[in-house]
Amino acid sequence: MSLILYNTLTRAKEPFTPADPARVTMYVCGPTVYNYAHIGNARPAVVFDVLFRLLSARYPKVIYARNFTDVDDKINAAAKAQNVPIKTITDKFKAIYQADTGALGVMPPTLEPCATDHIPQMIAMIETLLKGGYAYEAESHVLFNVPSFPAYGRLSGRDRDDMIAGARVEVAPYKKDPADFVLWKPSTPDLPGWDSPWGRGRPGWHIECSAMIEAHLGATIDIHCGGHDLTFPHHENEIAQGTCAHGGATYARVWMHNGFLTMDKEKMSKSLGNLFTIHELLEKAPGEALRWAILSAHYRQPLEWSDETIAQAKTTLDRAYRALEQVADITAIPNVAPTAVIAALEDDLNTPKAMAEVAAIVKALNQATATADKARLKGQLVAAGNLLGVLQQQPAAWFGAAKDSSGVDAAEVERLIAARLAARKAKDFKEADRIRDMIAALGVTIEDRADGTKWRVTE
RNA sequence: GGCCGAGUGGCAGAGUGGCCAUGCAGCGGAUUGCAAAUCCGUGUACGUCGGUUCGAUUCCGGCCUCGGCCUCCA
Repeated sequence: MSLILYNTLTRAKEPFTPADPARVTMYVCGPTVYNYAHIGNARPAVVFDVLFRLLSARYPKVIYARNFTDVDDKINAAAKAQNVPIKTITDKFKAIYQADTGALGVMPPTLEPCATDHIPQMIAMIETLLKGGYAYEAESHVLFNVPSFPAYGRLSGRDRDDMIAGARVEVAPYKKDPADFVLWKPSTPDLPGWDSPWGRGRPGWHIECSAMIEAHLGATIDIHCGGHDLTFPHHENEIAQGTCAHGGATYARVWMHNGFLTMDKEKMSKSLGNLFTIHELLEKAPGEALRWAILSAHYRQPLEWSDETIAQAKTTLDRAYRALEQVADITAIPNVAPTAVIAALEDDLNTPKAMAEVAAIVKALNQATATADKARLKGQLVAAGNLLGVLQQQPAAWFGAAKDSSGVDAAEVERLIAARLAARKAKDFKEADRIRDMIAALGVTIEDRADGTKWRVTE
């Protein structure tokens, strides 16, 4: 089977063939680290983590880089407000981002380069662009001259007339062309800056990604990913810089863009304020449930986010873990994920379809009576879960975590369960039911099973 | 204004020219002392108006509505 990916550049699904199957390269635009990331920011991290897993299963070596933008006006503002160096801010939120995405089951990328570690590479790339006549210096700025790159606009599907007609930004007087963008800009003494041939300054946002890609992945990469809102201008500018700096070499062969999380149909965003941070959601729900919720829609579609979305994901995972709990003592036959799950993911990361297949395995597992069937299905379920980054915990750990975070007094519950058991043995069902009502009042649901009474926190 | 995307049952959300998504919720049944869990069954659907077709939710066109980008933005 071949892997099919939707390429924004061609607006079509295409079979994916790496330039070098022995070294597959992918890059995802990571966060600007000045604040807590919201759950919408988590979508590319989670979605392209699935892509990373899928590629890693197919190719011997996948190099996945996801950057940190650690120099930026917003970071400067935050540092100034707290009167600390920017590194204090960026170190803190880098760690938080890594911890938060880790809690969502996101595997660490192969590389997580930081912009500030690549200033010399950025300067070198800018010099190359200047030499080639693609950029110019003006009033201590260096700007990329967009008319020097005729293919500009191809990724986002807009021509120059569109861009000029739609321009909502006042054009700086030193720009030769309204569409020109900053590669390097001057810093004032109170702001972070680096010495350069054009004076003390700092890089523009777009050059960061291009320089880090060049440094770690090469002139041409296989897959470049990011949120839909980065298509223009960020990715368009990256293509312009990268292509011109490399003698016309293709910058990225495939471009993938994820859609947004929405609330009441509107984009979740900082400017609208309609957001939940990953950090606060993790206090209310397991990271795995948040991940399941994020993957429950196709990555290019919008996903309507609410407490209900999370609750449904949690309940669905409960069901899967309950099925696994029933076969906890059975050794899974080591197994590859079922063909149907792989086929769904290989069709442009159709995670909802893959999850429907997972649901089918859960049902089959619940129906199964023969041990051999259970072992086989358990292996399928865990292997499928591994591709999606879910169902890798021990069921006891999954349910145990829910108990731990609920604040329920486990000893008290156990005591009541024992009392109820005694009443049931005495056939005093009225008393048994009374005790169960007491247990229910604690927010606990109990299940009488062949192997004893189990309890869990009521949904 | 330009460019782009979307409208599916109570909710989330796949998909397809003719038959089933799936999960959550609901309803009925089995099971259970009663529950819970599980299994079985079940209802509710494809914005609107036309066109193509033996047949369209699925293809084509108009209309309506919503959203995204055009500025930092996942």
